Amino acid sequence: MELEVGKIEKRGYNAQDGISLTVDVVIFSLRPRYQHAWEAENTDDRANDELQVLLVRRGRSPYMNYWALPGGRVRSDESLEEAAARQLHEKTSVRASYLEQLYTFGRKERDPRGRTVSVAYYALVRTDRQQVAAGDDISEARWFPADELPQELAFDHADILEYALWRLRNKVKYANIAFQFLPPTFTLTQLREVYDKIQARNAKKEDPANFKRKVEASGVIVETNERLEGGRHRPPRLYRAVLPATTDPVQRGPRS
Amino acid sequence: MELEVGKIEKRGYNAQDGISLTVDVVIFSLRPRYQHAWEAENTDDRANDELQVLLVRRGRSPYMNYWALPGGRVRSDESLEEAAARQLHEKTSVRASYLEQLYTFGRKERDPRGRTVSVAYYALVRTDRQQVAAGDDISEARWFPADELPQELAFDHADILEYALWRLRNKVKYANIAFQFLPPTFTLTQLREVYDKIQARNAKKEDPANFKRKVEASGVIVETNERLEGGRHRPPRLYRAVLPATTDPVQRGPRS
DNA sequence: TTTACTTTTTGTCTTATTGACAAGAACTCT
DNA sequence: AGAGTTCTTGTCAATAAGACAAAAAGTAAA
Repeated sequence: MELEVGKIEKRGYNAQDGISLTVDVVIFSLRPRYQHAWEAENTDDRANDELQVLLVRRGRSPYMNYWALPGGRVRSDESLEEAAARQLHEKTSVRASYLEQLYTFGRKERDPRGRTVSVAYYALVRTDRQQVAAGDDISEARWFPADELPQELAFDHADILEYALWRLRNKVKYANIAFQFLPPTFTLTQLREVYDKIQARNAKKEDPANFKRKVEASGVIVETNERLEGGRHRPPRLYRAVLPATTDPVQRGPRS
Repeated sequence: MELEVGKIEKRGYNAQDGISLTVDVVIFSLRPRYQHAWEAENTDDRANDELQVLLVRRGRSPYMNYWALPGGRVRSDESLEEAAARQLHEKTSVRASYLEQLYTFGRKERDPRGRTVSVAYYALVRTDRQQVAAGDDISEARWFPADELPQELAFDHADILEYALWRLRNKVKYANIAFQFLPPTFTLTQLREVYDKIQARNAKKEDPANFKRKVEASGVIVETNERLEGGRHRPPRLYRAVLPATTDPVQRGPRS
């Protein structure tokens, strides 16, 4: 049952009564560990890639100078998903290849300024070489390795981040989202390394032989006739992802 | 990043700008198919039980006389989970044995009266014999079999219900929530029938022998020394659920 | 051209999990 | 005591996952 307009008008609708609605986005990317300026040019070497998360440093109280997730208010003329995509685009100037709602956080005391409920999303983006712009309320933006996050984050963002990481690592095992980090065609070794890098660093790595059979049997990829050129050794076959046929109603249905 | 108070005051915070926040709760129970008044007394016969959902009939426009999920506005002094529990208690006068956040629905046009975002929960409750009370905005409340829901529901509640059913049916396969429908001690046959009844009616039933081994090996239940008295045949052993040790951060962590 | 080397791909074996189905054990009721 | 029903154990086949070896296919250097 929805809000009754009559009641609102009677009670008055002011800041004391209202609940602010925001989105926060956990932006994941596979990026090289140490990226220096002189090697920023398109080295297609993905060996140093690791799972990283984009955080912004707050320029205002509360939690001044704390690292936080990118996010902001939901405008009344945009859907939740549009709000999340907007936050993502403002911060990274790339489109997400994958965007999924995570959870809605609504503890009473989560924002000292007043009642705020945040719908959290997580996004997978392909590596971008662009620099992130800072605004008046953000003094800095930085990618952090998923294994080396700041000790303390603003608000309850540590909880959000922990959950996003847990969800991503679980979901990659049974759903077909790993290729969202890769170009349209890719080799099995690339895909396997994405799997490995999403898991914790000390997790056991996938066996190349078993991985090939498993992912081919699942039908999520289809082989092409091309092979990767220019390698130093036996050229591997290139594969293409087939659009995932999920049974999850909120993933396939009309966005909500 | 959270709402900045300064901006609010500058822009003004009125009904046009604000977004209303509601919760809607999908309340599941295992109830007898046709419950007549003269057999409402405590027959412990669960043979006729089936999965049902509580819906309320709207007494107001929009969607007057449509069936809808119980729900309402989130008050600013309660968390999301508290709001969901309150809705549940107001409608059923029972406590949920299980309550989990489902998804947040925020399509722009989902409420014709204005921008409304709804955090959906689903709840599992043990069968209650109590009658549900109607209010001024609700003309009626009724339990519907999960397989025979009304064709059209108010707002986007059909989407919410479809997703809740999908999630419940999936989750019961790998998580340990089926016993939430049962008393503290129960037999394996009772637990197995809960599994069967949660799945669609034409789904294949669990094999008693395999079910016993599977659930015992998973360690989610522990056997007691008691047996069920008063049966007509060989008395089965009673089991007790062991508290689920989930790895899901939002299920074990501090409620958000 | 041959050799060394690396990576991809195939092969084989073991182990664990699941499902189908039969049969025994335990209790109640007649 | 015997019939009937339910609970419980046993067995076997099918499938999936994991460990490990080895062959195949290319590059680079001698």
